Amino acid sequence: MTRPVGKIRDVAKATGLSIATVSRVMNGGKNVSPNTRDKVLAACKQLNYLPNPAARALSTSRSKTVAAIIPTIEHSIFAKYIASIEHSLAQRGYSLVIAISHGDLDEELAAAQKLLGMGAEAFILSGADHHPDLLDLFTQRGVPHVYSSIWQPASAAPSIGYDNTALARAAMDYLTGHGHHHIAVLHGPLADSDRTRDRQAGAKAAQRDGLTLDFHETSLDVAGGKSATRALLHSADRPSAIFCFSDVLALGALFALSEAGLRVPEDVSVMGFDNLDWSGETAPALTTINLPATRMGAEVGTQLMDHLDNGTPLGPVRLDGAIVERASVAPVTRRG
Amino acid sequence: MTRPVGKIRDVAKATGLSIATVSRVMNGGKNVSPNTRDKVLAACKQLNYLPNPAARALSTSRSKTVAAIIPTIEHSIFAKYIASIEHSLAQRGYSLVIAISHGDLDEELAAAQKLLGMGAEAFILSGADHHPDLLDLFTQRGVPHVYSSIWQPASAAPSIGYDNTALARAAMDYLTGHGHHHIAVLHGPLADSDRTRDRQAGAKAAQRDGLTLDFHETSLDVAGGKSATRALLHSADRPSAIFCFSDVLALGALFALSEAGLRVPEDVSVMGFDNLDWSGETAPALTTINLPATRMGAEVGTQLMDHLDNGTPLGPVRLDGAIVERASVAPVTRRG
DNA sequence: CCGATTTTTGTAACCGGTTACAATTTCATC
DNA sequence: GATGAAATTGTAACCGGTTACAAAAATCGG
Repeated sequence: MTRPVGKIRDVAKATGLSIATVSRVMNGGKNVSPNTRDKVLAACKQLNYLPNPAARALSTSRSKTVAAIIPTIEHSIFAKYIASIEHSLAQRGYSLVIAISHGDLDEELAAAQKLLGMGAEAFILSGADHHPDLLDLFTQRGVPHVYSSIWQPASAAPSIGYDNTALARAAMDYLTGHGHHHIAVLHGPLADSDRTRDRQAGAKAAQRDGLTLDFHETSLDVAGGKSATRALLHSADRPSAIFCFSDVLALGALFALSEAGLRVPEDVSVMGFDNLDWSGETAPALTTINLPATRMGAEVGTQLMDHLDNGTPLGPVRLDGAIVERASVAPVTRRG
Repeated sequence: MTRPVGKIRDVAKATGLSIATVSRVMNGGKNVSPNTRDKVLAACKQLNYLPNPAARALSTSRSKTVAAIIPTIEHSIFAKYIASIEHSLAQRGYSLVIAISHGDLDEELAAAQKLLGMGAEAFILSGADHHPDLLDLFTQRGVPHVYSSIWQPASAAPSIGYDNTALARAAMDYLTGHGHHHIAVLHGPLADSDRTRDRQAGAKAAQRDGLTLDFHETSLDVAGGKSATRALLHSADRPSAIFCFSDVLALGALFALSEAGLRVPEDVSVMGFDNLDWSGETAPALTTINLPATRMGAEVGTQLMDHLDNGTPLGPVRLDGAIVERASVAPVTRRG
């Protein structure tokens, strides 16, 4: 299929130089006379020569490929995050291979084996909760890896992310600070994600006398947020605020409320988590927690590349999230 | 960094067999006695041996990597599509490398060169509009590639996708069939996307006496849909329907309408394009056009792999889209 | 102008697999 | 048991680069 293409030998022949010299030119060209370099470069585009990456990888033992295994790429913060990693890696000639685990530890392990067998030099995982065999595999082969979207300084591998617990706690305090005494919390499957569990722990930490907290697990998509909200409106004792562990759920909540004829924030306040690109555009604009997805992608990328290129040790980094106040949360008013 | 790890020679030594035999076992193991196979497999996990992908790629001239260059991965149909390609490739041991072009032809060319230099064997592009040098590059090196998200049987490369023109036309007919005589059309930057231009052509084809069509270009995100809608509500002669070339824009339109106190579909009908996972959940549920993103990803993946593995020729495929009727479009009622 | 350095270039080994081809073993048949 | 075909295994060349080391050329100081 693939047409024969110029090899380094052809370039050497064309210039009358040795392959070693051509190789030097192709790699930064240190210790080559400018004259020679030009001649080689000319011949390269003449023959439109591109070094064979497999050959290069074989002799250098470097593939310049890093792998990310994420739960899902659809609807949510992950797309933004992946775009940022890709951008950061591309700047230094690295490429990103992704696999999707659907939040399943076994699938994640299988994906990692496949990616390793494909030459990935480093791994980006989500959260700190992984198959024990996966960690063994990495340890045995000395594969650098980081946990992301989480901050847990004591975890087995360096974590680069935000403090889900503290952020959820901050949101709860924000809500109670606005006088809310009955708050429903909507979240995705706890079993799938330690980030979700951390957020739940943070929310529970805000528990105190006179505060009613209802946790509702649902599917992590707009439909889940909508149906969970609909369900909770049927109960006699309606919460004054709904805190969603994802803006996607919050969007569903907004729709359910709208259909029920309830006004946000006058009748019910809604708070999200993620700050997706559209979160400021909803009606009303969503009060939520901004997650530094882009900075996180950049940090993960540069740490891994620095480590791979220069041996810089990997280390945990806590990135800040912050409440972004918009219009979907209001102080509670005494009804009746 | 990376710990030394078992090579094929070690496995050969451990089993007392030759490396050729070990290699055979690692590749399907045709023509190996079951006895031998077991011995080799045992030694492999003993030494936790994984074949070096670079070495394998070098000797077979196969990297089993395909590249996709997409305009964006954020908010929209692309995430779903990418997930589907990844899934389809993974099934047969292929991996997917992605690059993001931001809708820019030069960026796309640069990304392709990088990916080629990284061993990508085949390319998936979006639309049929590309840098001429890119096509030259592919032709010169005989790199298989397809255009996706588009259907254009006569294009330079096989196109695998849906007929944007016909689909937009169908939507217009649907709207006029519901009595709409004044329709605003919201779309993203025409310069960035031939899919958008095709849809516009389709919409224009529905033009006829007594039909007023206003086209509004805006940014391809919720904010764009919202601001464009807001702007068009200020004009004295308000359209009875808004047709958005993306559900993302439609979501923005819905929010703008809601803020303006207009009811959908009683006051204004809204129609989308894409059918994202949340499109049925909006309030009111969005009438839109379902795009076969998942099927398209699967088709693209299998065609490319069949071509790479068996030389099956690539060919254009038209996938069906369809209007999904929900609640955001209503027949126009004579006002006043 | 010569010897000592420094810079540029070349030679050849090596990275870790695959695979054509040859050699050996196994098995069935007579 | 001999014979030929089929199945299994081994030998060695090859994929296309990188790089240590040696050789050659250029530069420099006196």
